[in-house]
Amino acid sequence: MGVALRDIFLPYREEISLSLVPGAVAIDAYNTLYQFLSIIRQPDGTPLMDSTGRTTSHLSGLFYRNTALMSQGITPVYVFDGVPPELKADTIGERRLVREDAAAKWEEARREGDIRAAYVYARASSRIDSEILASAKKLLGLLGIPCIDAPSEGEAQAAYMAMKGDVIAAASQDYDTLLYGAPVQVRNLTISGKRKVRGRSITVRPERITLQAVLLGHNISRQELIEVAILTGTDFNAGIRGVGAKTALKIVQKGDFLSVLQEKMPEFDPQPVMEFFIHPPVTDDYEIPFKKPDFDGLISFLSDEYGFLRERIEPVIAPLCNRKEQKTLDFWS
DNA sequence: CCTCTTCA
DNA sequence: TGAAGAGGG
Repeated sequence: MGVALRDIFLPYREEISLSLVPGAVAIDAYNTLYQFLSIIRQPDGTPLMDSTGRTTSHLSGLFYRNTALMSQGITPVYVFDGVPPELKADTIGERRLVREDAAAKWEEARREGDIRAAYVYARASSRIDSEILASAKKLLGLLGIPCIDAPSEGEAQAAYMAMKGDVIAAASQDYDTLLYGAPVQVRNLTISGKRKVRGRSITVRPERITLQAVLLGHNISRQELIEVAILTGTDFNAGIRGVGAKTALKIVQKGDFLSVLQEKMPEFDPQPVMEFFIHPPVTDDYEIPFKKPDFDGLISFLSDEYGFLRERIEPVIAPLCNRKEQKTLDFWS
């Protein structure tokens, strides 16, 4: 989702400490993979690769992050996207164009030796192909981490699992998670807090947003929150030009959602979008079993197949494999 | 992204 | 002790 709605949620973020919040968390897999693929790159934009040229950035990211999360008592559960809704076709098409344009500009920048531009365009050209998807699922399986295939949007499935109480939160960087009804969303579910932003090093900490706090704070219902999103634009509709979060919120609070839409976008029917956020396709057909990591399998997969150095990965896995039992579930504090 | 090393 | 930078595959 675009940045338009950000302002609605910013005041309701609470910093949290990972060690204080053990439990199962449903993680938006595509969101995570894109992040790794876009960020784990060399200065000229080249991703990490094995000797045959296969991308390994996502494997590095998944391996180190999840082992770290597990050692903190968190049980990651990855939720993968299924078939995107027809409503998303325009957004998907636009994203593809942006990616392809970025890929061409990456090539160009590299030819001309413009490293900084190359890095920027390389990031924007990140794409999840079938090989990346398959290797990600294989690695997660070897780590003993459940992978769930959503019927449609992964964020919707993750939110559903949080609503049912099977996980204590849905983790994603996108605020759509809250539109889908997740009672608790976690952003920046990472270990190391240092991030480089425009050359500056800043600290990013894990944060939690509670849907109830957002709704009470703005004195709106979840349906009205979705109305605000529709006015500013979602993955499923374009939104009204010139209407940002603040204006949209005022419109909705005054009860003018339908009349403003009728005036500005008479051709647009918001009902299918509302319906998708309220009743997205989800499944109850999943399990969250506790499984230990497969030590030998991990060594063979990461080292033999993808060229990771044994001495780097062994000491990371060993303590997890020796662990007797999962830490007991606890409440957020 | 995450880890490790270096250096003030 | 911790911020900054290099390197990972």
